[in-house]
Amino acid sequence: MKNEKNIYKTSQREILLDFLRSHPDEEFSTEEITGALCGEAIGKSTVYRLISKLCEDGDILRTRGAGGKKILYRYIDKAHACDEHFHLKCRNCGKIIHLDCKLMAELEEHIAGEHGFRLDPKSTVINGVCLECEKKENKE
Amino acid sequence: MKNEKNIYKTSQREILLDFLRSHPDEEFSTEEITGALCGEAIGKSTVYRLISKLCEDGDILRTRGAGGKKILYRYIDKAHACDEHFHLKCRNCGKIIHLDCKLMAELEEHIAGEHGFRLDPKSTVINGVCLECEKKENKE
DNA sequence: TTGCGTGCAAAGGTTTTGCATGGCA
DNA sequence: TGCCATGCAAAACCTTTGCACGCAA
Repeated sequence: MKNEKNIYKTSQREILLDFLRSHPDEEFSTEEITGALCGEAIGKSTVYRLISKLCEDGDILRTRGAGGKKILYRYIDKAHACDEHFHLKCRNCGKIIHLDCKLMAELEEHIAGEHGFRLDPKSTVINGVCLECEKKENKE
Repeated sequence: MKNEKNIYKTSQREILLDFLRSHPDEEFSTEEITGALCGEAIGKSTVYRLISKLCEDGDILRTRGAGGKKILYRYIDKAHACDEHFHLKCRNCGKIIHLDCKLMAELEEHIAGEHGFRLDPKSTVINGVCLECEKKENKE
């Protein structure tokens, strides 16, 4: 049973969504979002209220930054089933890799069957380092 | 090259570590920690400073709570190689499952080889629902 | 017209910081 | 003794809230 709320299509809502949509695999802090959008088009409290609502509605994802301290937001591309596969995030360059791989489906089954746990890709971001960054790290 | 800091063994540091160690798979907010320890033994700012340092040193892990908003801390049991396997966290009951499974090693290889990405279990918590909670959810 | 959405400013709560003191090594 | 750690209180910061007005449906 979902909350049947009327969602009004306001300019502020569209501006925020456009901003996030136009940077597909990037993650932003509230600071960055308000910095980019406030002052001209949207008030700060509106940004906070919109973010909050978009998270609830599953339009954007709340993650945490490298150190784990900052809270970041990223657009979820429902058309590409981003809520069905895992995302790998490079702790160095921030790149997001969409792990759309049949091995993961097997893993999910295995974990459900053997470990008694149903994975939730939608709310999980797996951390690590991409190979390019790893090479760089080793050279230094 | 690591920061060579002298770490002093103070009573406050021990009290905080003991508190976290004695609740192995539980996660605490700063609020809960200060609530449990401050007033008697440790000052608030000391708790914040200790937490911050312990995170840097890899003694505790910073995660995020259910909604993704609250920041939580959990002790990392180095003796049990908790930084080498993934942790599954039930979004309903909060239970942590230590995923010490050889299939994960294979998965790590696969992802490194095929997807160009080295996973970092230490800083990753995989979300989902444990089967007990899933059953409960379905009954309701 | 209805009632959700917005903006401003104020309130609220959490985390950080400055500084003098305390305590480990 | 030399330095790091601690505690208090103040400052800084970020987020939420109240209220009146605006605007989508």
